[in-house]
Amino acid sequence: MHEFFISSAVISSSVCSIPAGVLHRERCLIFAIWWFLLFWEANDSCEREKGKEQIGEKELLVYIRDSHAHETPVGDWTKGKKKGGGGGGIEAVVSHQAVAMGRPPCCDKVGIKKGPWTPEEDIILVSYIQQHGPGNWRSVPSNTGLMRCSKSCRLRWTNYLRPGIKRGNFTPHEEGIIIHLQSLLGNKWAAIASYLPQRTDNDIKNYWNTHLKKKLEKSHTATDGYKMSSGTSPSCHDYVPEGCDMETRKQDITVLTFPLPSMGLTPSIYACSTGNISRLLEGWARSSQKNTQGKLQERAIADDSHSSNNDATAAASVGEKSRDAGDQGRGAAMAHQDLETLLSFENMSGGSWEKTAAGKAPFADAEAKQGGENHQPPLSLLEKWLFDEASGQMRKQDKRGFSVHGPKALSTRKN
DNA sequence: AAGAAAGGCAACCGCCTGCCT
DNA sequence: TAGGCAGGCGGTTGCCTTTCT
Repeated sequence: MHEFFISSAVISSSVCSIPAGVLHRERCLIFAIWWFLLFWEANDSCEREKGKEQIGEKELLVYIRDSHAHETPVGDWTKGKKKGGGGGGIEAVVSHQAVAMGRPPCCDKVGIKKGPWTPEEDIILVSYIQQHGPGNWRSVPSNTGLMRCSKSCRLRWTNYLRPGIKRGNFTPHEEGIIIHLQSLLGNKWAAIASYLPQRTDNDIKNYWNTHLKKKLEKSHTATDGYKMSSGTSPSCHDYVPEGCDMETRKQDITVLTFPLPSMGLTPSIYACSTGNISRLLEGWARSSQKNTQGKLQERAIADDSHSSNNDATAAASVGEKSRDAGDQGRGAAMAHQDLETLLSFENMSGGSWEKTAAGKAPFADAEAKQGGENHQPPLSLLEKWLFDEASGQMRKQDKRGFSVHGPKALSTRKN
């Protein structure tokens, strides 16, 4: 099963390696096939393990075996940025034999792979979570064969693979939220992230440490680098992000007055994970474009008609299977939506992505409403609530009070 | 053009909390 | 009630990329 996913990753990356604009349609078709097969596989692994062979899989594997003998680069494949490449000291070698032997990974230091995740690992993890849902992380390494500790799996999911994650530059809008909340809550990144569900706490933390902190320091030293709202000394409250006027900033805060986003994950949005994977694979593939470009171009042309046939077969199969079970049906509905996205994925890089996968988050709806004439509760409500939380935290004399009792903690911690 | 420095960010580490037995 | 365990969080590290000299 894992072989299939790994192979799918390779084939999709290969397709994406074709120069944009040369074989765009072909690339999209093959990419869609890969996506459907990925989804299909996630919902039908039991039958597969009984030895049934799916139409098209064999051909795909043959294709991969013939055309891709190269190793998947170790490193930050999502950005074409290798981290820890060439060994790096902490990078353990994954032995497929060891996986096959079934040695259960645990959190001891021996046999645990560290360092950047490979596309293969990501796909394995996503496929597993598609079937079982997030949680019970301890069982993930043993059940998937991943040579990672449970924490690493959870972190990878929450920080990178989780559906709806928005990457890229922070908008002045988001900056305003972070700055304001940081001034209210301190370095409670998880709490802050709960108001920016498209961003991870790690992302926010990094952005704060690398950008916003410096900006604030800069603004404090420069006399006209900040706007004094009241009082005599500058504070985080007074900072107005570049390109964000005070009115915009008010809107930033009003976003927070919307109902707290549900951090719970539903089966339907797991499908978005594969969207993430698809997007990431694209980036990864582009990074290795130079290596495989010419060769793959020929093969993509040759496989065009063949892939189209598989496309129809796979799509039909997904449709059939999805009618059998409720959850799977919802997933298939999502699959159709995402297929449309995939088919227009020349626009995937940049803002369009945010409008597709991330746009499904409830918070995005709230943001969209902002643009209209909708009136949000007054700013003071939020701030009052936040201060109440903070004061309650102090009363409890709990060192990590907010992280425990804060919004995200309430929604994520098990009961 | 080459080396150095700074920037950026994914991932790791250690601690903490809450649940379960 | 105490101990073990799983999961969550914030701080930090390490390495690649970009910019500067």
